[in-house]
Amino acid sequence: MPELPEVEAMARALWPLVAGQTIVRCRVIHPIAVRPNSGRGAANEAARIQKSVRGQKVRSVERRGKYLLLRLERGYLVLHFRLDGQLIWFDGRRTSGHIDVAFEMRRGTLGFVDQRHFGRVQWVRSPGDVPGVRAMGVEPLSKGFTGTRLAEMLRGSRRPLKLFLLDQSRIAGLGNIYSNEAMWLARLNPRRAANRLTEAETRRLHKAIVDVLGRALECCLHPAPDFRDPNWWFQGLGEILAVYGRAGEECRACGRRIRRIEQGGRSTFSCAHCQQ
DNA sequence: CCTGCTACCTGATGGC
DNA sequence: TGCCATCAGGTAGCAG
Repeated sequence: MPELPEVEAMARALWPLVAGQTIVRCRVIHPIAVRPNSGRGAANEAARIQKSVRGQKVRSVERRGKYLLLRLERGYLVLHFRLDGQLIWFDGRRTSGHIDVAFEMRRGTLGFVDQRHFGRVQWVRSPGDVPGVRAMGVEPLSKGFTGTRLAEMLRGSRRPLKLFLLDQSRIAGLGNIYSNEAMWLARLNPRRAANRLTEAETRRLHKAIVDVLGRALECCLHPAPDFRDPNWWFQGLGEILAVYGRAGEECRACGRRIRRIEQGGRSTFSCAHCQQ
């Protein structure tokens, strides 16, 4: 489930493959992958994308939150991987396996793959035409993400800290994994109300978010994503995780059991002793 | 403005 | 062993 570090690494690894390449043809193989998230009547969406993208050069590859953006000469291809979405690169025009959308270029073919069909591919004039991108909050690895900024945002929310961290309109790119990890590193209880953190706790949280994402990004870049390998996925991430997915195992700080609770319908992992 | 709930999908998992 | 039910996850949109 790619979050900010994974998508950032994908964006960097993708650029050398598609830089300046012309999309000779776009094939929407599974139209569900281009269906808008809401509303129906999207029967022609596949045709629209195929037509809009054809013949355009890729000008840059960018990331916003967990979105991957391919800036074309006209408009943007906006990809979201949700849980299991992936990219695959084929050196020729032939593809194999389950491909939802294929972008054929001179040098090869880029495939968007998501068997569960949660992920989406969209073409828009401007990134802001995608509601999730328009509403995106501050990039946590940017200069704009300061302790002061975090404090302001925390003050404006009475939600449990965990749900605050998952809110993309406040901080961009944190998902279930890194929000859990950041709270453990900052030694904060996921159920604490966001606006009840002390100054010291806020500073700890700020540092934890930046540290966790920075470390994860380093991990995602070494080794770099290899889209040519259909079985490729990020390696070594499991080893840097302290709480996520470790219910019942020992806390790396105090040795007590990591527990799993549910918040907003999803799993939260924490150490009841370390995180107050 | 803020918050909380639900639909969306399907492979993996667990119970019997 | 096979079958069925449940779960997991991020986002958008809606209701309150």
